[in-house]
Amino acid sequence: MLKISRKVEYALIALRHLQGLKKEELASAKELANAYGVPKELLAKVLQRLAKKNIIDAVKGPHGGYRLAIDPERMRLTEFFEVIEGPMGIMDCYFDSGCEQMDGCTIRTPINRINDSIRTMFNNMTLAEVTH
Amino acid sequence: MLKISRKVEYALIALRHLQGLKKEELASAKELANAYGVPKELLAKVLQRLAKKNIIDAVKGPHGGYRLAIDPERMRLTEFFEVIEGPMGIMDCYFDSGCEQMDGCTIRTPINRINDSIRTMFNNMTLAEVTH
DNA sequence: TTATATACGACAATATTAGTCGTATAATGT
DNA sequence: ACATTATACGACTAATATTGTCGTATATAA
Repeated sequence: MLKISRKVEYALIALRHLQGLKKEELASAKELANAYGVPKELLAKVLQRLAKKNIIDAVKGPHGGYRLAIDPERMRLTEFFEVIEGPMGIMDCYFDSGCEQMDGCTIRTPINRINDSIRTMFNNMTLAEVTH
Repeated sequence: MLKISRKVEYALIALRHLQGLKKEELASAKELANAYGVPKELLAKVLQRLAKKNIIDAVKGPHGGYRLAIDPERMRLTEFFEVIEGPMGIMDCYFDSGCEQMDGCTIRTPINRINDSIRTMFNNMTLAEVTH
């Protein structure tokens, strides 16, 4: 309960690494995977996702790799998490309305308050606070 | 990611119900399960856990059931969650030290900050805020 | 002593997450 | 041109966690 996923974990590790590089310097999925002992293919997927969302730049070909494309100070954690994991909610009924209990459900309002609290919290934290 | 479990959900629904009862009045697992359309056996387990931790009182036998044993205003959400789910942490390395990356891990400190933020948040919320 | 309720452990089903693999595409250097 | 290396991406499998079920024991009221 309330765990962050490996994907997010790997993304944070990778971004932290990228942030430590010199301007224009690149790091490949392979390098990163080896450096931190994480599965290359999975990390690659995460990086591709970040690249697609323009959080990092991707450079193809030999000596290619990734480099930071945004200022981590300017990216909220909510946004970042949702790039990787999709919409974030403490309960599914927060978005999809497939729940049959909708009417009878007595805890939806308070649950939503918790939800909002968590979102507010992550909205007030930037990526930089994690990648340092 | 960052979802609360069904167990917690059921517990909250049940507690909210119990809170609405008159003093000394009981509600059984069966009643609650029927009323809210949740699986009886699972709900029963959750209730048993809450009873064991003296959050609710259990009365055996015919016309038995459960009743609130604590003041929801006085129970922190962290404590409540952990009664049902065990220790709460955004990442496993927060408690168990089985992770081999421990040394090389570059995001542990920031992750722990996030963790603490979440804990602080739930520490400042009481059960009553959810059960109303 | 029968019916009903909690208590609890073992088990099974399901869903989610994590990880792998194959193939395509792009760029680099020879 | 072509071999090499890297990203891109979808399909698939494996592992794990969650959710739900079942059987049985115990307590209690009528």
